[in-house]
Amino acid sequence: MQNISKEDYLGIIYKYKDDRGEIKPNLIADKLKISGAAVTDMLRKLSRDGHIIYEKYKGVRLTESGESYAKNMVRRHRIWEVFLNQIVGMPWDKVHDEAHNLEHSASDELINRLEEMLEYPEYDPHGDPIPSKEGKVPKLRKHVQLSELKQGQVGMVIRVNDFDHQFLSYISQLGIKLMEPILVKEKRKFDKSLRIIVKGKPINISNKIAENIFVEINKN
Amino acid sequence: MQNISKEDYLGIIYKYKDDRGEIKPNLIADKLKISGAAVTDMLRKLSRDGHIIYEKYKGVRLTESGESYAKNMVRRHRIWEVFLNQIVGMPWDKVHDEAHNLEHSASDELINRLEEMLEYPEYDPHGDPIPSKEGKVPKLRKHVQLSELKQGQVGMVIRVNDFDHQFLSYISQLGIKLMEPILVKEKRKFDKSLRIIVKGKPINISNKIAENIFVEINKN
DNA sequence: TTATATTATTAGGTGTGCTTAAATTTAAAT
DNA sequence: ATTTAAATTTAAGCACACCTAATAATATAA
Repeated sequence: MQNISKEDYLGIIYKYKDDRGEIKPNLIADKLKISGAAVTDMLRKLSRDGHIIYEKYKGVRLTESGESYAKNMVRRHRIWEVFLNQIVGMPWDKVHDEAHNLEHSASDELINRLEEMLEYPEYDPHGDPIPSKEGKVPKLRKHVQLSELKQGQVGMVIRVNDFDHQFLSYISQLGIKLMEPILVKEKRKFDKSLRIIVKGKPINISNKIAENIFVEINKN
Repeated sequence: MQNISKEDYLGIIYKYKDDRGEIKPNLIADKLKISGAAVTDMLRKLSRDGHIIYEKYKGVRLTESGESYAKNMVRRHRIWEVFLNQIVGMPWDKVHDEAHNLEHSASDELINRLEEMLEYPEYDPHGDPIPSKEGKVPKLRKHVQLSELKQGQVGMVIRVNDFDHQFLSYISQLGIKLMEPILVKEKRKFDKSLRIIVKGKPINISNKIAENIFVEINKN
């Protein structure tokens, strides 16, 4: 394999597969911002190459080969993210796109060398786990969506979804970041929006925002 | 432009153009290890896009747009080389290939940030000059091929050609590196091979090797 | 359960970047 | 100056990764 596109497809399938390990073609098209027809095309090729199990009109799932390939892509991406954040000093809400440019390029040796330089990080700057060379994925601590917290509860941010650039930039501006404690001051029933306290300052956020921030619960 | 291949072509043209700024299609084909027909194809596209002046069966030269594009590619490549050598600790004879993987990926911002981290290096690990953001190219000190030295003369290595992997690996093994002084002990007329002293040790090298090592002359 | 909306696939087509083989132009050698 | 060799271009074709429009299958709702 030599192809950026195939690597992207496999990475997306890995990242967005459901609990049964399946993904719908449409979601792939969405994430890659391409037509459904292009996805059908590529699924046939990935299937031909033994990276996925695919029968038309049925769901798609990774084979063992596809899974280890995909996991390696995720690993590359996240190691670059840590590198950009820690070594280059790029803000954590900006590393995603740059890492995406880089993830297809470096040799495995360079990736391993960077990992060593970074002292084998287990999580990327958004709290997502980094698969090891051998394909082991660090466990995430028990966590819930911030939107699940009840009034008066405090949660510590341990992960945020990284698929929307604006979302990341927005919450970063609010002072939200990993390991930051958040107190839920008020929950409004009619639109499920929240009033939260971050670094002592009250902020209003929509339910949609809160759903994409994951916290470890600290009983108050 | 979004294309790796075009960037490669422009980089090659820039690096291998002759003193009149021209290059022959065949040399491009050689360097990129592709057929001549593919080169003709691409030359038409690069010409269409305004990056080169091209008339068939005539030489090829960069336009202003092509030149600045190409210079930027060379800049990217060499900054990655310095980074890999200085920050990652990769041996100077190994950085070329890895930098080639990376040169098409990073954003200009990242390249600039790396340059800053590296404190604005003027030369890459092979002694080649790094064009600045503005396109200024640092001058090389006056230098000659090692093969030009006379018996008894000493030269200090200030640049080596980086287009052959094995060549680099070989001279690196011999202890030859930038800023290393070399004494020419003996020159053999029949095959132009040289006996040189590097770090006090005598070594025999072919004329071909000596032609690709560039030194600044120190009268002995 | 049938109509409707959603999702997925096929058909046909495009630009890219390569290939080999044949034809053409230019350069070199007698 | 003519032949020969080398370099270059044309022709035809292929795999890739996408596209739009049309069709088919599946899921949802009346």
